[in-house]
Amino acid sequence: MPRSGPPRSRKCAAGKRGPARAASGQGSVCYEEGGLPLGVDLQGYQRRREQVTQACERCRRSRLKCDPERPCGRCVRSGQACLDGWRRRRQSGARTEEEAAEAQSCCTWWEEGSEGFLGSGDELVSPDSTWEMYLTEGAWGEEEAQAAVPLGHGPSTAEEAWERPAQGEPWFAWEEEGGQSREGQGKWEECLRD
DNA sequence: GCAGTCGGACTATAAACTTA
DNA sequence: AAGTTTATAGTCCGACTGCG
Ligand SMILES: [Zn+2]
Ligand SMILES: [Zn+2]
Repeated sequence: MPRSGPPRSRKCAAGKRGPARAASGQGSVCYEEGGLPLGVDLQGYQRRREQVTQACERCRRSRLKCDPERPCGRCVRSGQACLDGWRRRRQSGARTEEEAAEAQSCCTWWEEGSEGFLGSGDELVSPDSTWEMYLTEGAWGEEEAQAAVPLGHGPSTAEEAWERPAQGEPWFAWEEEGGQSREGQGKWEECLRD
């Protein structure tokens, strides 16, 4: 994907960014209010917020701090199931129209009832993707592509698709009868059960 | 109090780029 | 190839609201 346009939303209140961190400590730091002034030596700088590698579904949906234990403390306290959902990772799709067109010419089936095409790398892309969509969507690899839900095997209503309920979202999650939590790739509205 | 919601600040990480 | 910068996916703080 070409790098163009401004960063999506990394601004801190003052709209300023701190000094870039060196080597393996990439990124930069918002230095407003309790942060660091420009030019400060970052040796010994302490992160103000530690993150877990993956927050559980409940914590993620409520945007609250999770912990690495499973079940996590919050789910234990509330007596609810602690589930880790499917994560969309950064994409490495086609970078140009030509590249996408070439990729799109290589079609395959990965599951009965769900057609797709191979990307320029090993990624599989859902069949209804246009090349423009392919620039930002598509499974990372076969494993994620297997998560695609064929027509008629998804949630039965919009309410059931509790994750990413907006139409057109590239993935979703729902609960099957029996409480089993499932995630799917594609658009939930196209995978509705009868 | 406590739990749920949510805007947005903050962090982690892969891709893109640069340097040696 | 290794190091650095940048874009983006993801976490979760803190303010707010509603409930019992
Ligand atoms: Zn959690
Ligand atoms: Zn949990």
